[in-house]
Amino acid sequence: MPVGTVASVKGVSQDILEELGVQILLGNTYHLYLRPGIDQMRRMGGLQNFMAWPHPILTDSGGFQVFSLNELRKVTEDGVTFRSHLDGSSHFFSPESSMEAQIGIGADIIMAFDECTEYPADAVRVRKSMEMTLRWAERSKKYFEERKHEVPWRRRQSSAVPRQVSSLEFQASSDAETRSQKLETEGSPVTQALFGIVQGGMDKSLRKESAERTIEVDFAGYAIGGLSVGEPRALTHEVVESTVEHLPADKPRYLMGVGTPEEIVQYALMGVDMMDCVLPTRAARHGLLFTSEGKISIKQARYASDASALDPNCGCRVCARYTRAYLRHLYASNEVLAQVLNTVHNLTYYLDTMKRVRHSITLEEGVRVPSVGRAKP
RNA sequence: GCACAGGUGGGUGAGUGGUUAAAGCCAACAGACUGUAAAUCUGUCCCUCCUAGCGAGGUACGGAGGUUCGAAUCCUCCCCUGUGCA
Repeated sequence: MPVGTVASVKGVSQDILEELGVQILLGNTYHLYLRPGIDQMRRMGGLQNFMAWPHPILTDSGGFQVFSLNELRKVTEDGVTFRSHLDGSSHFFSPESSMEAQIGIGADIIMAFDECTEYPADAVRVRKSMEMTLRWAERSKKYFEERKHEVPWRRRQSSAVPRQVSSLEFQASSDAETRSQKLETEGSPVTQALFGIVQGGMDKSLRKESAERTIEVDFAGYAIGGLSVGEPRALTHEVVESTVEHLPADKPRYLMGVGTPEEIVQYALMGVDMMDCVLPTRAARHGLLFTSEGKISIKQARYASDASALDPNCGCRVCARYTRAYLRHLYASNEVLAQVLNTVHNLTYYLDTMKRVRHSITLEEGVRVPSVGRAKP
């Protein structure tokens, strides 16, 4: 899932995202709540209509933002008081108000309000934090069940340019695709699914307990949160691997906030179904490009006269048309086009990586093939 | 020719007697980036040497000379640039 925090995937338009075959975007409750505001969101017919993205969207609950705003927040059992990074004004989020906001935003998938435990944290702290997230999960679920019918939006019909169906999984599921496009044309009602979030720090037994107790609350899908918060990469892998196995395989398993192309393949092989990460888009804007031949820092002087394609094995419009020398020039010149092209490429690379993973899984009829990720990247 | 103003490291531009190899910004070069307070942040950025240190030498604020324990900073002459007046 490309990340479009403020109702925009930085650097690229919705047309391009459709062309790339993006299936779902991530938006952010905290940011949209502050600007343009939930009332505005409702007036605009929900986020999909507002941002002209007639496809799935997932919103994060604001739990992580509150975590990353650590100097501007105060956490209590009831919820979190925090200050806006925009103007310093004071606000309050609770499981209930986060649900309220996410229902107002109207995304297809919304997240329970959790506390992302910081790293490092001692055992007592992790336990307390995990317990609170569990209580917040119940409150999120309760409020959601009482109020979910309040999402009144019908998704606007699909954009004029038909979505390309060239990618592997679209061919594989053309029936479902046709059906969903038909629905979109007619304006499909938005129904929301609520996902729970597993916490528990880096402690495997706490992760197990958190998973089991979150499952008891009963959500439509389950996320692994609280990772990629500064811990060593190897530890992330260990915790993911040991947590995934406690989550039901017949529901989406969503690992929040990771990773590099190599890592997302590994996580997929562990059984993770969904991931989101700012890395492809942010790195793109900072001149770091992911290719089949490894990372390329396009700002480097060595590419000044490099007439080759960014990635000879990539079929994206950027690699098909422009040289590394030109991309470097655009970056050095601070041109907006540099951000656009770099983002298009990185997203393509990520999406293609996942397409190959899905294709491999399809071929094996659900049997996981550990060799998938090792051939490439 | 006269009168003002001014010449500082790749650029711009602070600094007007001593912790100044010389602020800041830009450029250049390298690194970071993982549920986005991020078109951001960090480092390097005169030369040489080593035991690699807030180390040792050297060179440096238009040029030459001078004053001083000490000069980018003060004095003298010269060169150059801008503006105004002849």
